[in-house]
Amino acid sequence: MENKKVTIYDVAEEAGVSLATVSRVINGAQVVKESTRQKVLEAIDKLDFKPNQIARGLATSKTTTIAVIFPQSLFGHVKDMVGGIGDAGRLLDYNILMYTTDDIGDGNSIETIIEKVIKTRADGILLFYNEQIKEELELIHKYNIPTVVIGYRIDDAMTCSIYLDAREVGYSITKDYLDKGKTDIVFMKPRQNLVDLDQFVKGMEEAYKEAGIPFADDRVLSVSSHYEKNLPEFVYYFKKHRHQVVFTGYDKQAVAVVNAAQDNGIKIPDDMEVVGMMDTSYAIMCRPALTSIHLPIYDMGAMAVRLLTKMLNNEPIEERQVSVVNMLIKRQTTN
Amino acid sequence: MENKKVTIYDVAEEAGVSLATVSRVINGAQVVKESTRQKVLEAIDKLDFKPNQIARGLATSKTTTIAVIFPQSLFGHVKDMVGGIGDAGRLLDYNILMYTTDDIGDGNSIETIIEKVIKTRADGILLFYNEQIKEELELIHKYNIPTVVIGYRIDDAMTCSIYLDAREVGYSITKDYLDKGKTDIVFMKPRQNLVDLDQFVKGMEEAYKEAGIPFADDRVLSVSSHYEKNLPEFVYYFKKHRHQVVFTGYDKQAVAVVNAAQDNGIKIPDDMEVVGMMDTSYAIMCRPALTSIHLPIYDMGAMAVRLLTKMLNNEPIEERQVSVVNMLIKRQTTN
DNA sequence: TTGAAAGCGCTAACAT
DNA sequence: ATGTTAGCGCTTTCAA
Repeated sequence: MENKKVTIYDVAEEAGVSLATVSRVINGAQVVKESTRQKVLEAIDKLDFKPNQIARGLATSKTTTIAVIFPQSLFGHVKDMVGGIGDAGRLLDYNILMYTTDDIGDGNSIETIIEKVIKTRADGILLFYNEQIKEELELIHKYNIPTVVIGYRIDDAMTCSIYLDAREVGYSITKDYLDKGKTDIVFMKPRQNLVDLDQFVKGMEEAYKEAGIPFADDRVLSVSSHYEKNLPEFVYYFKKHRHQVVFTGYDKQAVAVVNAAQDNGIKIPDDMEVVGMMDTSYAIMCRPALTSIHLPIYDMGAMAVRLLTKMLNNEPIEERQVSVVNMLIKRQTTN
Repeated sequence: MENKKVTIYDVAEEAGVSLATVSRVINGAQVVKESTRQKVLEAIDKLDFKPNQIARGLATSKTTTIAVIFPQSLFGHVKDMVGGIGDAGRLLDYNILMYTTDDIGDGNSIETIIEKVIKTRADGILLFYNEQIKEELELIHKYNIPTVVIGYRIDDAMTCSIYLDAREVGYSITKDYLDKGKTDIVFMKPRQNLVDLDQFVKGMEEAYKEAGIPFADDRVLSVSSHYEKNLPEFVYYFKKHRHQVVFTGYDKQAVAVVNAAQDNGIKIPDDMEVVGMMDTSYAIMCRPALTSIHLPIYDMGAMAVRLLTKMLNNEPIEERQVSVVNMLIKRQTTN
């Protein structure tokens, strides 16, 4: 049971056939006679042969590998997506190469990362929306690598995308509140980008306009992405400000709003309603538990991989730009 | 600027040298004359040549790739580690192949996963402690692949490990409380395994024994890993039980304890102190903010990769089993 | 200091 | 249905 370096030659010899036949067997070619197939299979088993994917990659110019490039800053938001990506990769028999960006200021530019990806000859690339997405795509396009972007709608020939129609979400949730007569709504907008928060704002504006209410600039507050900063920020803010409803770009900010408001004696949800986004575990651990906009994060990861493999295999693709469903999960921070 | 398929031959031709020389240049061989080196570099630049890592891998039998196998159930705990792993991989110029296990009951057995890893010819493997770790290591050892285990001390020739000495932590934190006269301590133990919680219990026992206090079985409660389950579980529990101190195996459980205790009118920290583990963002978002045992998660990921690359390059390794430091971060759930 | 040529382990025509 | 052979794009002796 020496596992030194069993090659297709060894198997061929053991089975008394040529290496081509072995190759046919491991690739499931239909032409092989059943009896020889069995012989080969036995030899493979006996020698514990594992086909070298590197050699195969060189011969076929395909690596069955997908490169995923995460902005580390997004990692908290996308961790559940890793499950979907991993499961789909396993199911479809693709390997997932993981690259991260941010955080360390080393050779960390997108050029460097993409150069690495090119060198590995990954078949496809999975990208998350971020500030530099356009540059990234431009670089990638030079190499004609199929790409899927998560979190932002991209329309071009080499790219598919999976995204939330944030404008629609912003519009409808705002409209609901306006219809109920709650017109003092504020949006705490962190610098975050798995969801296009600018579009969300656009949607809010639209609803206001439709209701004939002017949409003042101070309905949108740019806030930190870090809870530690948010909390004091909001404690201060709610000393002077009151609102009927607060939307946030991410659950963490919603928790900070809840905690800060309570510190200022604001009763939630009676004095003020709070809506989070992404429906993370923070939502259920918060007291009162957060109402939050739920996205199918796991599925987005799985769908992205599936979509990418379709592109790689030239399978027909019905929808190149997939807008995912969302759902408002009502808990205790809203009425 | 056609990026069709530039190979080392094209570069050689462009530079007017042989492909061997080009190979020497891209591999930094010292023998090449500076003037030819420049010619080659220019040609590489002009043609935008990116060496094919697959071909190189075949020629050298090295892939500069590390396979990381995550149990998905651990993902919440290890997400920050992904940062460390990614950064270290980038710095050391290794690619990270990501495999996940769990969750879907498909071809998800460890054999299947490890077979995939073998086929990719990854140079090394990064593993997280889990219930099947021994079987996994046994399988891997057949192929002589250097491995690093995170979360559990493993002593064998092919394996290094990075772990928390949970026994010591359990001992010292328990002793501190016993010394202060707080002898009614309980441990909420989820099924979790980046930290060896059984060892933590051993440490607690030791401290009790040393203090001459019997350590009753009901000091350790096996609880769910899910907050949704924990909360009702604990709300019920604290209707009948009171303790001076509660340790937990993970911050989520600590949050559940805090919330459940407060529902039962138990004042924290005055009536009861609560200590979390892992010092996650849950700790700061909880009210009152959690005291928690902090581990250098990011560093553990980075160290693991560094350690693995040392093994791969036959660099000297001072410590094959690295015990990481920990720190009790005191917040508002303890006095 | 450079070039020629063999080989890494496989796939895919092309023959048979 | 099976075997032969020429690559895939690189590294690495061995010669020159």
